[in-house]
Amino acid sequence: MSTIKAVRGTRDLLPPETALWNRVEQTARDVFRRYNFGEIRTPVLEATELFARGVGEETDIVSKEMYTWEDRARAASEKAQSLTLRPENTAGVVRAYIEHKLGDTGQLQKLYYIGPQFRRERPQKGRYRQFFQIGAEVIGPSSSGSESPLRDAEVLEMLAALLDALEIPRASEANDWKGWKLQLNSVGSSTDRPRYVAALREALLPVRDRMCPDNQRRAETNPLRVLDSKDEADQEIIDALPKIADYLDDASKDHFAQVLAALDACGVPYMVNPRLVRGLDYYTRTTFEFTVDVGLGTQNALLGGGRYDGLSEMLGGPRAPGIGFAIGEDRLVLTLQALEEAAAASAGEVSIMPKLDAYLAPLSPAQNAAALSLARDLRSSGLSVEVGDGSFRLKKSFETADRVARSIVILGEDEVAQSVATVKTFASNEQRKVPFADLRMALATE
RNA sequence: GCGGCUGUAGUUCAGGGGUUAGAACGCGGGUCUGUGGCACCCGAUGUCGAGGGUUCAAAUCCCUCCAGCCGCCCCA
Repeated sequence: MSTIKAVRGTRDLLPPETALWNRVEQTARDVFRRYNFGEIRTPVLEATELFARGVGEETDIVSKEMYTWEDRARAASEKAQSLTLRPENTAGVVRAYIEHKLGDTGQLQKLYYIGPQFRRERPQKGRYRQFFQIGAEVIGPSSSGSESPLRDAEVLEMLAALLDALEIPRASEANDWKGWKLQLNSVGSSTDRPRYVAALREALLPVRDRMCPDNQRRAETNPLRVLDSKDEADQEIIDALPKIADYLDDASKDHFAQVLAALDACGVPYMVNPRLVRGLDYYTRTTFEFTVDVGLGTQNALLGGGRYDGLSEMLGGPRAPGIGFAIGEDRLVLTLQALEEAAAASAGEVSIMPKLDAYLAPLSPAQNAAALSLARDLRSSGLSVEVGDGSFRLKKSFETADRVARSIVILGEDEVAQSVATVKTFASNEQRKVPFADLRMALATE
């Protein structure tokens, strides 16, 4: 009989790797707290319509990557509903914003989320069918300042702070540009963009036949994507295409200039990339992407985001400009692991796991009960403790203890009878007798 | 969705038609009766990814499927 395996593109995260995931999430929560963000948790399941309208019917994500099915009606009076496993979380957050009338509070909403997302793509390193995103959104009525370029700059500065806190270096000459890089662009308002796309389509018409097959297809289906084509031969043609910057209205231009000025003031390094385009329809004005060249191979986009000033209205809500981002948590972890590996290789050391405070070693099964009872006391006082088994030889207990703990507590017949344990601390190699009552102090201070 | 590479002990990998499938690390035991890190000795590792085919004989050759990785596409 064949065994059942995790489905394609999904994976189990096991210790000790999960400790790194927890560290990443803890660091993110701490940074978000300092910037006044609160956590939001939205359902994994949403109405298909949400993504069709928010992300865009024509995008790859919606047109061919979603897990969608007809959920059967429970009663004759109820209609079957098309449901989808969320492929991203921004649409869900904005849906919740509208549903709970958060705009009526008049307050700026600063929300963050951490959770699984689903896209049915071909799996690869850094690209999974169930993957995790850490994201945040700033949204509210215009009167709350949600449209201010200060919000854009604050979000970008917060991301730089998060990556700094995780000790991912900034790309520089010193580290061979193996760090994070911020690229940003303005794709214009909801009126600028259609004008630009129309101009782009027109400009592509006469030159289309001279480009590679991929770009010919893009020129047809998604002209913006031609801009970030890597095809060498087509670069000259692409350089000559109209620039989005020339189609921005004055308000958008001024907004972008103010974002850049604020970033300069905060010392956040960036590169303006006029060709940066995003794959989701809801983006307007400021868009950005952080890339990193370690550990990710070809999937080097660590996080992406931007403004979505018209999204709430597209979902039938009030006008509620916003800006947000999503970090690929899987990719972030992959990056940290690659950096850790590189550091360990250059230091010639393996990274050390945090050790338990004590390992209790009963010498025979007769001491098992006493050992577990003592472990209970120590654990309840906050110490981390592992308990062996009386069937283990002392030699094995020592080997195990040395691997996982800072001290070994030996419990033989005499020790249990007198309530005095034999304690040996590995670092100092010092052994002594400690009354049970003093064990907590002895183990904690060492 | 397209193209390429790879699937062998828990892990990292060798073996590339021939009878009993290997190494290292790890694991269990011993030298060493309540004292580890070192050393030496012994031991167990397994549906050779799954299914089918060719052959006297398949881990090895062929086909199909599954999975991972690399590139494309796309994106976080």
